Amino acid sequence: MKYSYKEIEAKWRKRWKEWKLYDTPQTPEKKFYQLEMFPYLSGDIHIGHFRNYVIGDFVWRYKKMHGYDLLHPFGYDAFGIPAEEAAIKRGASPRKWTDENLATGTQTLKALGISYDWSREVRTCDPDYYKWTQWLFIKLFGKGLAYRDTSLVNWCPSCNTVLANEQVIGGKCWRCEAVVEKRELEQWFFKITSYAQRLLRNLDRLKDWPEPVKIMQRNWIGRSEGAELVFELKDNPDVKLPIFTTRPDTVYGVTFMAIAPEHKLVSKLLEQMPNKEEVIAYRDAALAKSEIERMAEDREKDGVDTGLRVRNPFNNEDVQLWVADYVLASYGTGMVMAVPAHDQRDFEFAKRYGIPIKIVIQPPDRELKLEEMEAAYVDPGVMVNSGPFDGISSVEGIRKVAEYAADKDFGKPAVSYRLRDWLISRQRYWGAPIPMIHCPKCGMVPVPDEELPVLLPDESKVDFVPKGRSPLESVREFMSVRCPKCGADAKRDADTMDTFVDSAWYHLRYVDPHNEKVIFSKSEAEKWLPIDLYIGGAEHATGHLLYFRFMTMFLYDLGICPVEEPAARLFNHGMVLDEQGDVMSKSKGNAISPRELIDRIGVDAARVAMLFFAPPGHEVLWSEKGIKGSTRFLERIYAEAMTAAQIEAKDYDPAQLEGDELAIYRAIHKTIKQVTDDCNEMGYNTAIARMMEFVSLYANSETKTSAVARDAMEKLTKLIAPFAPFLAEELWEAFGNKDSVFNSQWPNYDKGAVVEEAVTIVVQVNGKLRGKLEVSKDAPKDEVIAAAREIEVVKGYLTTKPKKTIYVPGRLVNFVV
RNA sequence: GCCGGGAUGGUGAAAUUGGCAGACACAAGGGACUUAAAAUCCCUCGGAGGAAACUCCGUGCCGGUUCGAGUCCGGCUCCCGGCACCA
Repeated sequence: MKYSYKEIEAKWRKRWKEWKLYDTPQTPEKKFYQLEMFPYLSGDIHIGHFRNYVIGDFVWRYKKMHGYDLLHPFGYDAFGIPAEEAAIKRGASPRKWTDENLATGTQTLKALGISYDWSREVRTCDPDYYKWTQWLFIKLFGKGLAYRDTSLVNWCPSCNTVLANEQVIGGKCWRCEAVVEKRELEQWFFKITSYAQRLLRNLDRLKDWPEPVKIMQRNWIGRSEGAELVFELKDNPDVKLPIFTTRPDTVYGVTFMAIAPEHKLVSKLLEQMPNKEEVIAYRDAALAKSEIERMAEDREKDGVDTGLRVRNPFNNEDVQLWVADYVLASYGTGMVMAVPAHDQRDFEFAKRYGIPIKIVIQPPDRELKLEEMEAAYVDPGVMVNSGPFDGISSVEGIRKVAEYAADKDFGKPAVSYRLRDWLISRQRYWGAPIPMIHCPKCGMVPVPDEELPVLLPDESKVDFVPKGRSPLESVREFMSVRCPKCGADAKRDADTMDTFVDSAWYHLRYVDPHNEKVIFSKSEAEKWLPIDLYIGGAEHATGHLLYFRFMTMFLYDLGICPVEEPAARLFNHGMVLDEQGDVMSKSKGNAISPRELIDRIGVDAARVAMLFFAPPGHEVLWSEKGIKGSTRFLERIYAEAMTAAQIEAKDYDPAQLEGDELAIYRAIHKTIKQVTDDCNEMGYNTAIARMMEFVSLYANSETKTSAVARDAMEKLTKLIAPFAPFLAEELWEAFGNKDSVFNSQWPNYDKGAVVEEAVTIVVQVNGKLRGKLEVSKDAPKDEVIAAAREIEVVKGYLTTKPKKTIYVPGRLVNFVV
């Protein structure tokens, strides 16, 4: 009998559709929300997507056979720059280009038979969807969490748009890898920092998230505890210089202050600076440098003295105020108190410019001497030269100094985060327009809810070529609008939103994707949330996965979303690489197209190969040769199962079985146990190995004509179903079943059949293997040891009485001589 | 520099958490079938020695704990990711 995957796959694709197998139940009793990260397509889906969706599809099928009611939706992240780039390069329309890609992708996914409920599909570029993205913006604005501010922002000179902090990877643009510049621009931000503490704290509750992702998020949020201390300008005490430090205990060691060159105060104080000219020159030079240049590791720190003096409120000492670009404008207050003795950066700076160094912490075990210091002493110790704090441990001092400052009204304990607010406006066309109106009288006014969505103007009217300002700005009929408040002539906001805003809430829309009245109904959300298993690549750890937690939390606070955290469990699958271990990509020409695989080897063989090559969390080296093994395996199953299906089904008594029949019976039950255990742990590669072993054993047994054999192969059909669904349905039908195999129950195993009655005991002498012993599973200890002693090889070593005999029941005997 | 993860045959990987290292595959070699090839089936397959029985060595390196270590502890090396002047 020939296994013809093409016919079988076509047949079951059609049947599943007729059966509406993937429809989402309306009233789930045992709910499971399975979600894979939706894709951004700039062509067909690729092999990496295929892996992600096969894992998700496996979970759907496996859970389905365990009686779960599943939500398994799909959609597309469809706004974004590549669509515009295609438009510019080929004159295609961004929407048409996008639609074509999505049509291709959808066709492939349907051919693959992935278990998506397509009736719930969402596309972020559809007005029905981005209407709610805009609505969300307005809600955030209403709560003061969307704000506009002028600041130094990341600018990609190649994409001609600003970028969020999370989109700058090592100083380069995440998309095009151009070196990112800094520009002072007025932009829209989401105040994700006001959720920093919750985003951090909740990580402890996410028990089923991978630890590395949580660690990355913790580091990204970067909470530091310390104090804010307020210094004053010596000649003008009204000018306050607040700083953040994690080491208030070192405040008596301050010998200078440093401020970031781009800090607003630098320009403000310029007129008062004795060294005004040098400061201007230094500032302008610093601003001209790229982030990469400024942060180069081997670069010597430099700066310029302003000539101004700053008073330390603790000891009333006056120190120099320097402008130095090792100080970050965007962290803390943009200025630092410099303690060269106890901070390595300050130490290097002070050494270079001959600024005094003052020791205020002494190590517990030795005495620091100024002339011997080659690096800052940063560890804890005892406070010295610190006025009332002398003799206190530095650890205690951190708290005491902060409290003292609070008491005297020149500081307070403070917490600072590394996380920056999320810059979400983009100077590009293909995104959701920011639903705000700039009125000369009323200022910024949100578009009223009933006027949403603010539609993207027709692309025929837009010149997409990026010029550093939003293309929408030149579309007059889009821009000019009446103020909803006062009716005056006003202008729309011309920017569009970062696509990460679109993808920060799509998981919520899936629960109620066609609702026209609200973003999603609470009752639907309560049915399905949270996501039970979210599968995607680890590269989203500090981008999407942070944003989607933030947005879920925000909607929870609004009382719309029933859960504070979006996903109960997160799973990161590994990448798919070619046989040499290189990343597959179109440009390298080493990419494998899923569509081509469907054609050449069939969906089932491709799935089994993908799941067999490596555990899902590992990277996979896609092996064209390795595919053979899975094809052979499926052909063998097909041949054996089709033959077994001809046997008449009959009840049998397992207790009466013997010989080959008993062997098959025991083997299939053992296989059920192992495959089930492996699948529960996502050990798909070993689950397949266990089934391969069973098939070998089965194929080699003499009697394959009994009801036992038939029953075993029918059970194997269920085991293989989540791996090779098309094949399984075909076999399931051959066994005389009328309904889908996925509506059948996952098999249970006979516990009695799984226990081996004979076990192999390993016999060791001094921990080295010297022999083996077959004994009954409940042979008494003495008997086993006696038998072990009788093994010829072992005898040779036991010339004297063993010092000690280790006995592990069912495992081993170890004689120590 | 800091924080993660990893290193097991020619290759992808297994190893019930301290108990037979290399399951299951791929590749390779040999054989059967065939006019021939493909497909299929069978055998060998970590290294060294040995006709064989069997022995020695072997999970990145060095040391330790233990009757027994791929697994635990201490110290390294290399690879891969993340962060990177965060005061």
